[in-house]
Amino acid sequence: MEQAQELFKTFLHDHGQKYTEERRIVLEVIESFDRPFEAEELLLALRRQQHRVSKATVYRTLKHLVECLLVNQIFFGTGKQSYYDFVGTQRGHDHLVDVQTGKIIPFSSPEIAALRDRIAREMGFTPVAHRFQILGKPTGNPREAH
Amino acid sequence: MEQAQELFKTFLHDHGQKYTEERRIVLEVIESFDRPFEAEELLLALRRQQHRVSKATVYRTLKHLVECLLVNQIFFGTGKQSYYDFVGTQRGHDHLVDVQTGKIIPFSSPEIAALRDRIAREMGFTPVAHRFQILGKPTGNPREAH
DNA sequence: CTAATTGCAAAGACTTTGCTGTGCT
DNA sequence: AGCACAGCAAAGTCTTTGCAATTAG
Repeated sequence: MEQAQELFKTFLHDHGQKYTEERRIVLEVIESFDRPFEAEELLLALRRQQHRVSKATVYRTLKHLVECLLVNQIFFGTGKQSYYDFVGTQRGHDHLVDVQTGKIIPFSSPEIAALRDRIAREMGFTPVAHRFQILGKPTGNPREAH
Repeated sequence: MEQAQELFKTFLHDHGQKYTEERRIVLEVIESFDRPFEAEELLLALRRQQHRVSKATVYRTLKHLVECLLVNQIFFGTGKQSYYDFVGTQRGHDHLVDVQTGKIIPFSSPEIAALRDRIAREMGFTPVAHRFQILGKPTGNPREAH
């Protein structure tokens, strides 16, 4: 069994909850995403793969995954829905948001992580996660359309 | 007239929009907040000061303020609503979120701003704003309640 | 003057919840 | 048996929008 599944199973068990087939499938599909996704995308991906998991279960499972830190819940403000980001992947989990198109570009910055740890410690906290977004416009396009 | 009001007025004018009394009042009240606030809080503060501004106008005005970068819209995920942060204040605009209580503590980090500028440039973007949140739990309270 | 704005209530988008029947353990 | 679950549809929360009257420039 993969590491993320193991972690999830243990987390659920420790909280008196069950590692059900639906939850396993949801995490499995999430692991296949290579960028932040919306709840609706996840639901569609499940359906495409012939898995019958209800919307309610998807939302409930996402909540559990966020709690156990396997998934980071992010709000970009490009719509009103949440995005979810599977933390197990190798790619970056910080994001640049193109304010002109709403496109989200993940990147990685070890400096951010180091800064996060230092700042949290200085403020008397133990860091659990962070969210870092840069809003920007493509250089060379400095003019705004009125 | 204060600087923020000037900026707002100019922004509105440049976009063929009007600097109305309602918009002036909304910005005025926003300037009095010393931490991120919700739309509802703003509405209540307006009412408390005997100002009759509708909810629709509050939301519409917030949207304009966000567009002209006087206000940063932030999503903490502690509820499903947006928070708004007036950028004109001196205090920090990065935030530490206590995951145990949901409390939001602003802080300031020049390094984050520098990092933001460098990363955006390297990726071919001009930074417009950023959002940085650290989720953490108070040190010395490492144990989670089950 | 006349396009932009306001307030209100209704509509909308996304998420959560109550309930009923199932399934682990 | 006994608690946790899944699915469904209804309810909820926050935000946006249509419309008629009003106002800034």
